[in-house]
Amino acid sequence: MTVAVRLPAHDTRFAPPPRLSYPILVPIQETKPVTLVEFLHKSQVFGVRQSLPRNQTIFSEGDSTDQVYELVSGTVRLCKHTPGGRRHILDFVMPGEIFGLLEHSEHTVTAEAVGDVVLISYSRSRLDKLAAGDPTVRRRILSIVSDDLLTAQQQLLILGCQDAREKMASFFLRLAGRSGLKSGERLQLPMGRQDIADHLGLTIETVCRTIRALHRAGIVQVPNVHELVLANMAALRALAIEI
Amino acid sequence: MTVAVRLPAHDTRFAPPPRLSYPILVPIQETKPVTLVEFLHKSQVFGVRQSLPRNQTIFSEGDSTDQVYELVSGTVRLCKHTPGGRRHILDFVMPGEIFGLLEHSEHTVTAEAVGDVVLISYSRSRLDKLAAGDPTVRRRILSIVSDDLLTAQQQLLILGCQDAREKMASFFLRLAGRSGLKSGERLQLPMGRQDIADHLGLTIETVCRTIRALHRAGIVQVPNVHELVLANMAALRALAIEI
DNA sequence: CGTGAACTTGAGCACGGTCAACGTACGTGG
DNA sequence: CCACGTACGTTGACCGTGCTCAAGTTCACG
Repeated sequence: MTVAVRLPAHDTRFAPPPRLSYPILVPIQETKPVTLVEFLHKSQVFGVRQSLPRNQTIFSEGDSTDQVYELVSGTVRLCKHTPGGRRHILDFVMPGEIFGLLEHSEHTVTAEAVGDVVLISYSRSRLDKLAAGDPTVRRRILSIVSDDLLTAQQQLLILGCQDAREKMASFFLRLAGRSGLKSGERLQLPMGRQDIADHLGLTIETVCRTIRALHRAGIVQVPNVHELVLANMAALRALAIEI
Repeated sequence: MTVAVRLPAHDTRFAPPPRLSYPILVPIQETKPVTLVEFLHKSQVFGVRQSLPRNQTIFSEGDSTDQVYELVSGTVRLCKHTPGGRRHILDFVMPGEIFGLLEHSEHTVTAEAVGDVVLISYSRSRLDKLAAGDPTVRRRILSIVSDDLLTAQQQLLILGCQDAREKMASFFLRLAGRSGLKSGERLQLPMGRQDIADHLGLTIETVCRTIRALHRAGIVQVPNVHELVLANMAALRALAIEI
């Protein structure tokens, strides 16, 4: 069994420098880093911690990919904007995940803070140096890009083959899975209805109506706009399984 | 300027072994390999050349990723099938391209021959050995996965934001771009109408009707089912640019 | 409280899907 | 070489999901 060694948020390795230097206690000292985030935390690649307000753009399509980001808290949306003003949200980033990691000189998506977020940015060139000397880091980087590809393929299937109800069910189930939702817990919906619509290729009205339909069918409860109770997971899965 | 060194199709390095051994003439002897295909051709990773008939499955979702493929001729479709019998075509592979390269132990898509195809399969583990000793090969692999991700993101935007006419315009322009179509030439459409429909999230009837609408608008001509003349590229671009 | 942004709900419509019939191309066997 | 059969493509008529437009409602915040 691997033990996740998530270092504390106020870690001395991040700017601004700490008031006091102190040794960091890690549960099992000899544990090898597993995720890329853990590699970054353990390595001498210094990250810059920053807080950003709601709707702040983190980077835009076309910006240089000289930074890689780790999301500490909050939610980030990755989107593409068209000349005509349409928008598509490719995916949402959740805490603990890396984003902005791409083998191109320019970003191909725009990253925006959904609500207030805290993130750590790392120098891409220093990450590349780390990767040059460590096959495991290289494998992690390739894994992240590969996973992103998989996610995109899954989403293509959803957009290409599913109707509104099925799309919403798939979306809720994926969110629940990613946030490690336990049965009975409320699913957090940090993003607004328009964001969900732009992610699923629907309109905001259809999103509202579909949530209501699922509610009237006893499949979900809606305690408030940003929370959801998945009352009937089996029914949700039956809708989404057409994936 | 880099010079593409594409070795002849009946190259001695591929099985079955040649009747005669002879030196391979390469235009500029000291040219460095550029694409991953060129690396594979130059390296000691032996490929197995094979011909497959129309509609043959090359690998299925869930199969082990122990082989990587180079398409020599013909067209391959990468698709996902759902339990309910729906199908989505994520992308088409064109000659000279690599497919089946994925940082997971199992394939996440199914690859099928659209028409008769010729391809070369390489051992994944031997490619990995090659990559372990050559940073450039590693960069090429990462580039391919990264490019696939980009393509998927572009397609997500198309599926999420475009209507039928815009989707068809985007599809034709992408095909034209990939096949290096020169103005005046006929665009080859090796795939059937149903394949196009399943790629764009439309029905076969809508594909037919949209082609006819584009034809009546003077934007395309349809000499036969598998060829297309892009008579008005500007109009096509105007439709697709809403990307 | 007042204001504005986000969300919800309804009425009507249109794009694209469904169903059905017909046309065309190609391959096989008489 | 033609006759037939099958797979694929085309076209039309109709219908339904989801979009548009418009009018409320709720909620957070000054």
